[in-house]
Amino acid sequence: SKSPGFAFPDWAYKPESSPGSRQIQLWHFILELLQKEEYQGVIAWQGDYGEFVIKDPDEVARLWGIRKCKPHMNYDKLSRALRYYYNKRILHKTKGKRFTYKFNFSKVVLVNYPILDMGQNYMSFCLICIKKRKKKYIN
DNA sequence: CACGGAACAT
DNA sequence: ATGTTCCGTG
Repeated sequence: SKSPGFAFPDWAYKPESSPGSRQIQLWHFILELLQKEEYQGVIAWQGDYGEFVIKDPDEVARLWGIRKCKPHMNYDKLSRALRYYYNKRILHKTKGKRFTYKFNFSKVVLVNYPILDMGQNYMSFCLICIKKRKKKYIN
């Protein structure tokens, strides 16, 4: 397979070996749910590009808790972790919209590739790339 | 709800 | 470092 020759956000390149990345990252888990149609009643892309709504906060927290073996996880705690992403420029809050956040895909793209148009394909392209990298580390 | 400080865990 | 837990503030 050929390399896309495309710069993804820094946070999309956290190698398995890097400390603090041995466990699954929350942003990765969020993308994982977003990717699966069976969770569209729980969390889904909605509104602007990169924007998603947590339709069932309790359920997302429950699933995250299962993944991390934290049975007492809840939305209060999960959302605190999401808020730490603001300064890291991974996410930001869509103000005024309840349970709505937005991935900072676009900004990174525009900074690194001013010419590149922001097609709808970028999101799926990014997800595919993350997937590929994941496989690479597993093998 | 949403925010962010602080202490703590891994 | 990346969260988890707890909590005061608006």
